Amino acid sequence: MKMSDLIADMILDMFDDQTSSVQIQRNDLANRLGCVPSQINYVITSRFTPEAGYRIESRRGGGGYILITRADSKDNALLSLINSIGEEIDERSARANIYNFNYQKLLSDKAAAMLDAAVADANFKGLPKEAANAVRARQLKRMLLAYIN
Amino acid sequence: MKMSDLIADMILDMFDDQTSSVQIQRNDLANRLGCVPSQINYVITSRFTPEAGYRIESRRGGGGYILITRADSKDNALLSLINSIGEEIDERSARANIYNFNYQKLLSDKAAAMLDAAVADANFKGLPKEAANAVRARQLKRMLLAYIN
DNA sequence: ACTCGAAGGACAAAGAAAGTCAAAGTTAAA
DNA sequence: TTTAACTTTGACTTTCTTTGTCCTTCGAGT
Repeated sequence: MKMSDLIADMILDMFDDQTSSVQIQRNDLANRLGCVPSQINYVITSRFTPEAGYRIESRRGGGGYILITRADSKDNALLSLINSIGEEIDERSARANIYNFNYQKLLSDKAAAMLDAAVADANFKGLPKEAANAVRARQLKRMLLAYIN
Repeated sequence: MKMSDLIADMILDMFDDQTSSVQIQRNDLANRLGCVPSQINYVITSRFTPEAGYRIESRRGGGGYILITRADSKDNALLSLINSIGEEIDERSARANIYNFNYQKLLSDKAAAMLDAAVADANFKGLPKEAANAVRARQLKRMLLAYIN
């Protein structure tokens, strides 16, 4: 079997139904598996990506670690919203979406307020409607992605 | 657990809801925790920074001490920064500002990431530069205001 | 004022992890 | 079979932590 798959499996196995995150020590894991440490990075960047629903945090130095967190259902709901947003979106529907997600506690109050501020029509005055709606759609998607990670 | 984190936790635990400051004795604390005294300094300079909202006072000599005070209300600082943003702002300076605010802990990581996503040039493709910069400036200000409230 | 001991401060060296990147090797696709 | 994508490796970098040594400041007694 391929080393990268081994590593990925090993990490996956550390998740159980309870925990949504796993902490590893890079050198230690590399050692146990008999690979170079940087291969752990390779696996993480190629398999445990945000698109695949994982978030990575790490710390160097003594007592350093790599923390891998998997997206919960909350994140997944947001992801599907992101995908459902088309090329353009007007203020009304943008705000409706934001309101809804906030209401369902998928977005924090603060995040919702910021999104709301961003999508406001007043920001786009002077622009043709389609242009404004296109910019708004791109921004909304990017900001939601940023929120997830 | 890491010694530095232990020390930081110990100090944090000494704060309760009432008190906004904590007094320690460096040698004494180092002794109780079994580390060298200068490690207390390390923790203080790396964790209890002004950016993180702490102020440090100390006194040497017999009966010396280190006083750690937590300060709050960073909103005013943010407000004055908002006012310094003009009618237009390009991606570079917007991001530089965001980075700065975040670095000074005036913005959370998540808020900074969302702002960053919003001001990205890629969102504005197709627009004349000045139009994009104007929209961006309005959005940035509104979003920061939303963040404060 | 002067001196001594008791704090705390500064700083640098060594150690401990993790990150980056590019070159070389493999495998899958066209 | 040629090309493009994916893996493996290793050398080098950056960040964070630990430890120690020497320096400065303070208060108390004289």
